[in-house]
Amino acid sequence: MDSSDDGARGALTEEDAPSAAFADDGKNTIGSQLASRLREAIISGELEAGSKINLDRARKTFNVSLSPLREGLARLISDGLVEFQDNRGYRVAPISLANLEEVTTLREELEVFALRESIRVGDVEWEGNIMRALHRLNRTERDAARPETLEHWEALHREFHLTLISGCGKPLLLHFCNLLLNLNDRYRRAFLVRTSGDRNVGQEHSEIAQGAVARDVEYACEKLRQHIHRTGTNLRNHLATKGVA
Amino acid sequence: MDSSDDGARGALTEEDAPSAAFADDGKNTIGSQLASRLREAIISGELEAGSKINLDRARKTFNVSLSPLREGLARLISDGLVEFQDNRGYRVAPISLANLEEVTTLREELEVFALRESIRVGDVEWEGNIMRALHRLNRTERDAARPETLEHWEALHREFHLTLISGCGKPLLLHFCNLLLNLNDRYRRAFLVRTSGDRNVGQEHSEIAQGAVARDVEYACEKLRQHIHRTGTNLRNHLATKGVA
DNA sequence: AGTATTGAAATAATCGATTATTTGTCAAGC
DNA sequence: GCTTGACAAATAATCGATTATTTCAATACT
Repeated sequence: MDSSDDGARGALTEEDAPSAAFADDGKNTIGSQLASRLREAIISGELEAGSKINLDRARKTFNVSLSPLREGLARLISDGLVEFQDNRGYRVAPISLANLEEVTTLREELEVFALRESIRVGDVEWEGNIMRALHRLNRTERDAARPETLEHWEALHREFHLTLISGCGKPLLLHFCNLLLNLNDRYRRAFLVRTSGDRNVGQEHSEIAQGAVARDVEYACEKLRQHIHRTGTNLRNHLATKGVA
Repeated sequence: MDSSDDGARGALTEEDAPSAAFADDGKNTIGSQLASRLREAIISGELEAGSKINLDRARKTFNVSLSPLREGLARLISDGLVEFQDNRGYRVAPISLANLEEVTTLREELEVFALRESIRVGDVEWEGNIMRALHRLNRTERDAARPETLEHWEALHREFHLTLISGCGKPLLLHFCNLLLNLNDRYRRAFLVRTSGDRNVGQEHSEIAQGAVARDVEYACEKLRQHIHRTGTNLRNHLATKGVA
């Protein structure tokens, strides 16, 4: 199950990992590399939601054989980013208003639960990781003009949310949350160039983090829930504007 | 000491288990059929938890080529029944006390939430399906002496729990619950030959179903939560007895 | 006209063989 | 005696070719 959750991936991996003499653990096989590339391609919208994935074309595009291609695609199924049907191949998971709402609802349920558990059993290192992730996130500006900064911000944002709940000691729960975050990020990357004016997302993150390390369960959880909910509402509006059912 | 924990030293199923009609639609691919067979083999304990899956041996056992074998295994990863590591192959997901506890906890969270939603938005057909599933389950006896009745009961039991929450209208949530049920069933199949004397599981199921169709949210959800919790406690005791960490 | 049929093209699934990586063993060196 | 390194066996990953299935369009039929 965690084969797909190798922590840092995508844009994140290139950034750090300057030292590590044995850094090559995790992206060795062609199948794995393909999984990463495809994941990024789907989340970023490069591969259109709902579109069919032609194996032959993909094979040529990526210069690989069928076996690793199928291998990579199979992993994205676990991530909920690809759908599959016998004898009918693969397609990029479609997006919809209903799906966005479900993702948001489940994030409110699961991420908040995971945060509650993290506050209950997380150790000091967990606290430290939160503060670091928060700092790195708040120090990074999203500049819509330069896509690479967007990507970077997304990576840090994702990292922050995962770190928040990383202390819960429940691998399965983390897997679910990771998956939901994947799905959610796709909507944001597609529709949210900037946050609506009435929000200060940076402050929202800070409040959640403060509450977490202060072990104030109710405060932190409520702030997180609101944060997720607002993001959902925001995305829903954008989605509706674009005319997606 | 009584149960059949002979492990079967890598003896994967030779011939088709002469069990129920698995004929299915003949339009399935080899990969799909393998996924089904392997899933059953893992949940039933035929393939020992934590054991390595040797591709070459499995290939010979099932008389198939590598491609569909990998295909099938890849699907079981989504189900949380198989783990994978680059260049190091596949292994049956291990079981542990911690995992059982997490599965139980998450079932309490997710299944109960899904039931709540189902009661809120489920239609009359959903109600009907529950009553049918309940009836079929209660009409079936578990006879420890005959394994095929166990298998049948397991299928109906699973069907009942899935039907209960099938009205929620949240595909992702159902996917998670389905996955948790898979993991949970593995523990029951392995350790629970009979329920402890102080429980009347049949009545528990009936109460949950009654509450659901009566749209009594609090009653039904609380009964379900207790049902899941009791099962978890029960399994934990059996697991501890067997000396699993 | 509309529906059913058929066969070729497109696409997916599978196979057998080959290549790459890991694991286990044993001897050389310290 | 213990570690290190080289080699061989075991195992996993990948490839190119072949087989099976679906799609689609042209044709025949009612």
